[in-house]
Amino acid sequence: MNAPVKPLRRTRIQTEKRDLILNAALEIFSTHGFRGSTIDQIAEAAGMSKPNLLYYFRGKEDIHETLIEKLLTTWLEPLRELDDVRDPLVEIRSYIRRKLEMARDFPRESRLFANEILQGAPRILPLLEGELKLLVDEKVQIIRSWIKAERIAPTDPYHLIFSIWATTQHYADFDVQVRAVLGTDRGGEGRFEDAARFLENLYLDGLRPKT
Amino acid sequence: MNAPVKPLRRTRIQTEKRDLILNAALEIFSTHGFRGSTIDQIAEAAGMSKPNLLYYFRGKEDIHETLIEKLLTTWLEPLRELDDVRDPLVEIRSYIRRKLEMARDFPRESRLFANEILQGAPRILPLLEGELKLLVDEKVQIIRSWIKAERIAPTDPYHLIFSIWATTQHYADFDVQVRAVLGTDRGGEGRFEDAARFLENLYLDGLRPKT
DNA sequence: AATTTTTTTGACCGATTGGACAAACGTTAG
DNA sequence: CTAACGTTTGTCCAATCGGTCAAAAAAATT
Repeated sequence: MNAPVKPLRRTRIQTEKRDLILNAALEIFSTHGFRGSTIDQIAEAAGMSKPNLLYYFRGKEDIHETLIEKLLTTWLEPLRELDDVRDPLVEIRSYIRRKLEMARDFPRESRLFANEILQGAPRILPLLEGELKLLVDEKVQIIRSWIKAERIAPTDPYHLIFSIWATTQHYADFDVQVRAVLGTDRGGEGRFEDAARFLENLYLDGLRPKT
Repeated sequence: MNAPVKPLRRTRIQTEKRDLILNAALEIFSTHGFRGSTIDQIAEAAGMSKPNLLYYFRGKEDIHETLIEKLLTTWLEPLRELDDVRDPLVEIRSYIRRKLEMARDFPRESRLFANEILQGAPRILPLLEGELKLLVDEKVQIIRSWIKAERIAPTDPYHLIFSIWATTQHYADFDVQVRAVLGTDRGGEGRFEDAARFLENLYLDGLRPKT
């Protein structure tokens, strides 16, 4: 009967059910946003009653917060891996590939994040100005050193990173639009390979004809 | 006392108040999404009572629908203007500039659209598969002709368009994140000029060093 | 098997939501 | 001036919201 929310030790059922709830909540939150989602929806998607769900989480906010926290750790992983052990162009190409794979494999996480940012990042603004900015600033230094060494063309490192975020996450966040425009024939899973090839070409050589 | 919603002729007050409401609704919808916004919020932002607002629109859905319709006509204008009278690279550069200007001058419209797509485009999917796809297909033909004539490097026209949408709208939709990362010093209005310069370089020549 | 602990649920609550309505208030044309 | 029409608002309503609670059911412990 006692407080089940923050148990020092978790029972088997608790870990299982919490995961079940978080998965259902990710589905709902990522497609309707925070305010557009209801606890009842999440409970139904998780196959349990609302009071039962509230036995495992303090409330709607608690679920969302847990989800966002879990997301952010894995979300920035690709950028963390960007370092200067390999050739700069190979490094950037790898980063694009990894981000594109995340858009393909974790579209719900991408949309959850997009929803949060779109609405002014009310819950994670401090994190963006702190942890995220620090990480980006660090990688910007690496890119600057590449430019100084003339290993890549001179360019704005911040906007380079923004453009990679934008182009890759687009395939998760705007998936409906992408599929609608590509149509049934080209809208299959092959679109991610096409996107990877296109972005690779774009970031390496741009559009200007060689001849 | 009669139906004020679809009057054949509109009084001066009706046009004024409808505009006032639509402007307020754009502000609210674009930052909270459809379900996250309330009629009371919109009414307050428009400086009138809820029943008064409902005198001018049939309901929440009606306002949103009017907003989306009005948005789509102007939103695709830059793409419509893309033709092959000028040099392909100039044409693409102009398109990027125009889209970037729209992200700067109409961020609320961009976010309204992003919200709609993020949530699966429940209200405008037919339009995406119809009107939008037709327009894109038309422009894809132009780009293909450029490639065939070797006036731009061979590339995937669809993903080229997607990447331009993504990179430009990013500055409206993810504005909070962009500002947070750039910090107070570089986050001013100059960021749009920086972005324009970066994207121009990227799309023309890519990152590979010249030497 | 008996008991303790964890899990699940039905019923309920106050607050907020989108919207209806009639009455009051303004405006304006005759 | 006044009747007709356009505009505004206070009040109300049913539905839905997030969340509580006590009690039943199931599991785990002894």
